[in-house]
Amino acid sequence: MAKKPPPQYWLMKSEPDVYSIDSLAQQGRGAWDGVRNYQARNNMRRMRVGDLVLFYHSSTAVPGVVGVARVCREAYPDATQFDPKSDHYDPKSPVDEPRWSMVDVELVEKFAIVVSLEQLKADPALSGMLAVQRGSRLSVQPVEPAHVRIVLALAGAKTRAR
DNA sequence: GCCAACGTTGGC
DNA sequence: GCCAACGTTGGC
Repeated sequence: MAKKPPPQYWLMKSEPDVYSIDSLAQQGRGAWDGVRNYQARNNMRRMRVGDLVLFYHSSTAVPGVVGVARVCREAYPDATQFDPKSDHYDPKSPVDEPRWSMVDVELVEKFAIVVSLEQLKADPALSGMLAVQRGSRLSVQPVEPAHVRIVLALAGAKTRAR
């Protein structure tokens, strides 16, 4: 029998005005649509069911990690790319080979506190984390298990990482 | 609202 | 393939 690969860890950014962790908490499960950056898309295509995601709020008063989600459906075509009424409509995307993908995630835990970007930047052990690096804009990025553990500890989270 | 740090587009 | 112009992200 094939050995199950260890879970991977990711960080996904969302503007809370558009889609917040509370939206996900209400729905329980949600489709992560609207990603229109190839690197971010490629990262989503590498996601596997069970991978954990740090949910990050961007473009808000206190940007930071607000909780944990889990991938519950692997990459499939993002329907909004074919919808002329959508903000994310992409008329150049071929219908027979959709350019943009999305995954589904489910809520694992909403933190009692926000682990702010400021906090992340202040921790020397997190200096290698993509999200804290200057000018980092990538909205879907991999996170090392060691960094995930630190973020979870800062949050006082119930969730554990490998 | 500003602007740095990108990523994308399109002329050549 | 180069690169200028333009668009977007996201902290501040």
